[in-house]
Formats: sequence, C-alpha cells, structure tokens
Amino acid sequence: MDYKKLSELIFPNVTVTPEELEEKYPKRELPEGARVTRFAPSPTGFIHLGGLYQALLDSHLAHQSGGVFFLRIEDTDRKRLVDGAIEGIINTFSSFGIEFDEGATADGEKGSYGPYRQSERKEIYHVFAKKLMSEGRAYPCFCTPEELEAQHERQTVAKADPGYYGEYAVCRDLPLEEIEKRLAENKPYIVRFRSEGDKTKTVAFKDEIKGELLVPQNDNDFVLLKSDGLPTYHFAHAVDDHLMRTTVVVRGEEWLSTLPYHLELFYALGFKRPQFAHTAHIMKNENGGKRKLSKRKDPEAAVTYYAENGYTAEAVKEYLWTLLSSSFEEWRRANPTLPSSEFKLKLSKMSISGCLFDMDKLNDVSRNYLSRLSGAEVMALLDSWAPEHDKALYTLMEKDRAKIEAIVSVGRGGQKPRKDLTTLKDVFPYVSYFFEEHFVPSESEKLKSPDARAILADYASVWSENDEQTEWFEKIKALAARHGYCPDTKQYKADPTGYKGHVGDVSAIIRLAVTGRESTPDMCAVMKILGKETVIKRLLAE
RNA sequence: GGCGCCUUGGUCAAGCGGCUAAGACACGGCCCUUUCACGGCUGUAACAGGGGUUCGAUUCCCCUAGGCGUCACCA
Repeated sequence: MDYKKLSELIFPNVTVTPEELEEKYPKRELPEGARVTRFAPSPTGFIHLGGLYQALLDSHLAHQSGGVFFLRIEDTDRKRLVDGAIEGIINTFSSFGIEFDEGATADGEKGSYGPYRQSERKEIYHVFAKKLMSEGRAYPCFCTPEELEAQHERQTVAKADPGYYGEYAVCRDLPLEEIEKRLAENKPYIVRFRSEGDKTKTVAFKDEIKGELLVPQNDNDFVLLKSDGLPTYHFAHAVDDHLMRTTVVVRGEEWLSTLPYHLELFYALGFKRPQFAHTAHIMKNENGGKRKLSKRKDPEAAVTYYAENGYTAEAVKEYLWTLLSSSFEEWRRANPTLPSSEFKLKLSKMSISGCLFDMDKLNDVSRNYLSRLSGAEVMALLDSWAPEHDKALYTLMEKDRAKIEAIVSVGRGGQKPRKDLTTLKDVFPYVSYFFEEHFVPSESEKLKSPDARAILADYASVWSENDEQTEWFEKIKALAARHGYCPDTKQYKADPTGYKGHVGDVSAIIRLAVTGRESTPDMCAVMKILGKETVIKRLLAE
C-alpha cells in the first residue's frame, strides 16, 4: 500500500507540514519548573463544581510555578453547543477569582498559541492526520453507524471486547483502488487511527495524583476525524496539548480508561507526552450509596448555587481546597489570614479517591471564613451580593448602611470572633430587628408576668445609652438584686435558695423584650445601636 | 458483562513494617461565662473480608466483596 498516495488522496489540500507548525508554536520560554495548564470545557452549559475544582487546581499549578493557565474551548461537537456558554464560563471563573492568562475570550482570544477554539483548528488537525496517514498510522473508514452498531451487537453476543480492532476492523486494509472508488461515489467516511498495540500487554504509567498505574496497551482503531472533518476529543487533545505546550493535563478520572489511546497517539505522533493528573470525583450521598455529583439532580453541583445561597466565592474555594489537599487545613490554621493562593500544593498530597460532598463541612468553612473578616469587609461582600440575591437586605442597606455595618461589626476581630453568620443569607435576620418595620415583638410568656413587667420598667429608668460595658453590667446586676435575682451566677448555682433566678435570667428578659429574640450579640452594644428612643419604647411596650 | 481506578470512624482525612491508629466536621457531655456567642476539656465511633510475606502487618503481595468510572463519528 502506498500510504503517501493515500494521504494525498484524502488530504489533497493540506500543504502545511508538521514541521512548520512546530516552528509556529515553539516551546514556551518559561522559568525552570514552570507549568502550563489548561481548562478545556466543551461549551455545553455552565460550570459544575467538579470543573471549578479542576480549574482551581490548574490555575494554582500554573501560577505558583510562574507558568501559564489558558482556556481552550472544545467545541467539536456541533450538536451540543449552547449560546453564551463561553462568556458564562469566563464570568463564573472570574467571580471565583480564577483568571485565564491566555485562550478564548467572550468575543475573541488572547495569546499566541491559538486558535483556542477547536472548531477553528480544523486545518491543524488535518496536517497531523495526513502525517499519520502517510506513515500508515491512519486510514479512512467507510463503515456506517448502522454497520458499527450491528458489529457491536455481534461482539456482545460473542462476548468479545467492543471496538474496532483485528477482524472487526473491516476498513483497515482496504485496497487503494477500493478507497478511490468509494471516494468517487461520495461515500462518507471517518479517519481512524491504526493501532499497533497489544491489549494483553500493560505499560507502567505514572500519574501525578494517582501514582504508579498499570495500564493496558490500546489495540482499538479509534476515530481521529469525524465525518464532518472535526477531530474527536482524543485526537484534538494530543494535537492541541502538544502544540499549546501544555505540561500538565489535569482532568477527571473518567479519562483514565481512554488514557491508552492517548499514550499510543502521542507516541505515534512523535510528541513528548505531558504529565497527567487525574482527579477523583466529588460524590454525593444518596440512599446510603455514593454517586457522582450530578448537575441534573443536585442543585449544589451547579456553581451558581453557592452565590444564590449566600456562600462567598472564597468560602467555596476554601472548602474545595480542603478536599483538594489533605494538608490545607493544617496550613490554614497556621496561616489564618493569608489568601489561599499562597498555599503550597503538592500533587502527591492530593486525595486519590472520590470524596462525598459535605454541606456541614462547607458551612463550617464558610462560617469560619466570614468570622475572620472585618465589618467593612463583610459590607463589601454584601454590596456585590445583596442587590441580586437578597432584595430585602439591600433595601435596608440603602436605608441605613452605617447601622448595618455597626451591627455586623459587633464582636468581630480579635482571637475569638463571633461566628453568627454561616452564609450571607444569615445577615438579614441578623439585622432585621434593628428596623421597626421588621421588628417582631416576642410573644413569649416570659415577658407577661408582673415580675417581668416590673424588671423592664425599672430597667428603662436606669439604662443609659452612654454606659460602657462595665457600667452597663453593674446596672444589670443591681437590677437583678432589686428584683430578687442573684447577681452572681456561680453563687446561684452553688445555692439557689431564696432567689427567683440569676442575673442571666434577667438579661434574657431584657434581650427578649428589646430584640424579640433569645440569641443576639452583646446586648450592651446592641442597645447602643438601637438608640434610646427605640430601646425605651420596646422595654415599656405592652 | 469486560477492563480500569478506589476501599482507615457518619463525612473529610493523617499514617507510608512495630503507634494506647492523629486531626477536622457532625453528634453527646462537662467547664468557662452578665446575656448571646466564642472558647477550653471530654465522650461515642474506623483499618471491608480472607489468605499469604515477615519476628511483627492499617502499611507489601494475592484473592474475594463493595463502590466508582468507562466501554460513541460526546467530551
């Protein structure tokens, strides 16, 4: 067989050589050890938590090594394109502080290793397909989908491995004349790879996350070019990651099963293969079983879920980091204020088995994150979050932003900050009772007794908004004593004889009357913010 | 079903031939405390099962089971 002639027959218009492309996309000039990574989604919709997980890892690997992180759009499946998806992807990542150094942009692209949309790289793929064909490593296949399906059924019945190989690879050695004839008849065809592997043999492979693996050789003549001339993932991956000079391919572990394709393909193409890092899946618990987090069934799988529910981007990232690396939490405790981008990640410390998504843990991480912020920082977060996600809160912010900042600032800072807020959604109920229109007086029986009425009336006459902590507390103690409550909790617990209760009970009554709640930050601070008029009114309310 | 990956408490996990098998979340108790929190202390709870190798296996090897993934002209 004259493979050279075959390749000219199939690709008459391809005149560019692989060497010219190698020259056009030269090895990147980067510092020693710099990593080039990419996020390569197909623009079929919006970002899944697993995608965020990978992008976080990609950008971290590149940026911490002085390398490059780029966005490549895998839009070779024309049937599944979704309008605006690219812009959505970029915006979503941007909202998480993940930026691309090069690659596709909403309306074009940046960088000199493009095009970054696979649909615009057809000619490039054809150059390499032609090269493979001229070397006998690729061939046209005229099998129809129906024929392939029938063959697949035969394989199933015969308990043979599915695929296009050996006796099943019917187009593998078609004579040149036959090919010419079918071409002349305008028969549609695809281009397949000619595998030389032996499935019964395995090769050692080192994954950057999973470690040493044993993978079988490939023997499947998988598809390189589809009938529309666009490449399959496998072929595009090899060509693009080589030409774009990717050094580490980070992708989900679902790709492990086709890794043999890629390994053989890189070798046949004469490309040095990049490193591979296959990440474990984030799973979801359902009826006691595990399964991959699904965008269809699980709202928390969509990255947009978090902003909608008041989780800040930083908190989500922080949580993802705890999943990404077992040493992150330890690092965080040692460095409570550093941005997570400072964390030194070791791929070898990454978890290799799939983990269950844990909302409790996310809540804890989010709560801790918010507790470390200053009041002003919380307000900045609210400024961008509330207008879209919490109209009621935003209305209050417009009305009296300073008051809200004062409220959320109570008990912040220092070594042991309050942790009242788990998400930004908690802010509204946290501040609402400071506003008359949202204040709901307590219906509790505790306030209805004559005793409670007397305490509140008495307190209204002694409280002053100018009192500082110590003075404020002394007044409460004195008040407690006057009404038959023990001013000292410890003493009361030692011997409650002769008391109606202790000073804590008195505080509880005041809190309930003034705020309508049983749990609020420090009452001294709360009442100062509420102001004299409101406090007195609520203390004396019937 | 074939093939591959994975398997330490409810969850995330440390461990890398010898440990009373860390820590975090969640849950329970106690303490601290003017209230509300924070915090401190503490408790329940794990090496999937079976064979080897070894003086000794959570750690190394094999088998079984289970979970996950994948078997497209989708990525």
